[in-house]
Amino acid sequence: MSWDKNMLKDSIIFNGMMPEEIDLALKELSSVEKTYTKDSIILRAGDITDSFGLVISGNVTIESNDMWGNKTILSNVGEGGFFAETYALLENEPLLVDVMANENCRILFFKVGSLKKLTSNMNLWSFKLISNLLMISANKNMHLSGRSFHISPKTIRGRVMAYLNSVSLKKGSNEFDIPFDRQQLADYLNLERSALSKELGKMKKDGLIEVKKNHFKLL
Amino acid sequence: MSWDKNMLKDSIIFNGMMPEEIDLALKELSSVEKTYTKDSIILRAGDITDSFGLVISGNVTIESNDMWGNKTILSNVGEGGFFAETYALLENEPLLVDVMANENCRILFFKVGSLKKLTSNMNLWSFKLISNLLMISANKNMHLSGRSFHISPKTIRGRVMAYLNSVSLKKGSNEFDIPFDRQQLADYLNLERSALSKELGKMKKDGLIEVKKNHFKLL
DNA sequence: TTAAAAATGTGGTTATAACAACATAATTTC
DNA sequence: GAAATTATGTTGTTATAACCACATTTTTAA
Repeated sequence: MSWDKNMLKDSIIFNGMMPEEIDLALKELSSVEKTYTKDSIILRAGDITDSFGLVISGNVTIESNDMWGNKTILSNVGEGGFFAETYALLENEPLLVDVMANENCRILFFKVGSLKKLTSNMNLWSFKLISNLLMISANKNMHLSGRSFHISPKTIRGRVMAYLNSVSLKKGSNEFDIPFDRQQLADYLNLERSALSKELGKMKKDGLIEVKKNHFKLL
Repeated sequence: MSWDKNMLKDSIIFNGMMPEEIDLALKELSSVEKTYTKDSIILRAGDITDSFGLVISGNVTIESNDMWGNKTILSNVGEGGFFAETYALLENEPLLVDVMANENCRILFFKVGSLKKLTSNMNLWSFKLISNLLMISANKNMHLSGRSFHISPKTIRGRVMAYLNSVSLKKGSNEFDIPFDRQQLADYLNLERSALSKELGKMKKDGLIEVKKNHFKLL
């Protein structure tokens, strides 16, 4: 995914907008591209941001690191996905999470300024833009509640299956890659890494799954 | 909170709208009030809804009940709060949760129809309405990720403290009521009820909290 | 290609939460 | 206000996940 006008008009954020409208929006949102190397920090918990990000290439993880060194991964956002839009829209809400580059990344930032400012432009393109933001927000909502279902089982196996099933469903195949390594999957499912490894081994032996690295097959 | 025009103009959904605009919106959204008795079901998992709800009085819980009888409470929505707006906006997304009346409730339903339809009215009031929906959705987002932080600690005490601290912070006091009884708090924190009771007892003995029913005090 | 580093897996031990069964307290209802 | 019902607390046991230390595999870099 590379950033040119052609690509952007396919992004959900500019859905239904004319090329001229996209130009206007891009200017009004003073969009800037930035690049990040793997493992570098894109946004830090505590920061206040008036911009949200679109992942042009690479992928990022949204995570929380508490003062005792516990990491919780809330989600992974891949190409074409958005992050921090909630914080950008709600003024003065400090981020509760870090956004990390999980690979080398190119990020396109859109400066919302504030919804107040955005809505003060009562014109067609900003109407469309806000509608699209609403869609993005609603989708993010679904995604967030998705994780709740992955975490709710009390057993390791239950969580792993809940997660893998939902990925399988989304990809429409019983064979797929996940965007996490073992430690990250453990952090996403709120489990201890070695306990997760152990359980994955058992699940293989029980003929439930095949695993190789981050490639999974449900049987 | 009783439903009259005066009250509705203070609701976040009609924020910034003129009385005439509210009238137009109410008509276009074909709003209907319904009442529910305690413990009755308002929306059922699997249902498809094109309406979202505003809690006029009472409060509702958003919960998931899996086929093994495990209940997970995702949130409690009180007076003035909204639910199912995500599902109403995203067409044909079947609900993954049940919405239950936690007390006798009066609910005002707004029929979105679809965002497509909503956005086809390019007029001032629908512009404002969509902006407000965006705010509601962003706030719901914050709320959902809030629960993630309550669940991420691995110990019972950690979860309880994470939850109580966040309630205390929101209410601006170290003394407050929570909208859950013991079983519900356990279901919200993904814990076993008796284990939660046990830990609350220890926390009292350790001088961390005072508890009486659903009234808590942090020390 | 080898050495170093990082990721993943394995086994044993311990801490802790789930579970079950029951006691007590609080609330409802008749 | 007594009985019934529901909610909450208590105790003991068991299952399981965390934790720790280390082995093995895979990846990276020299």
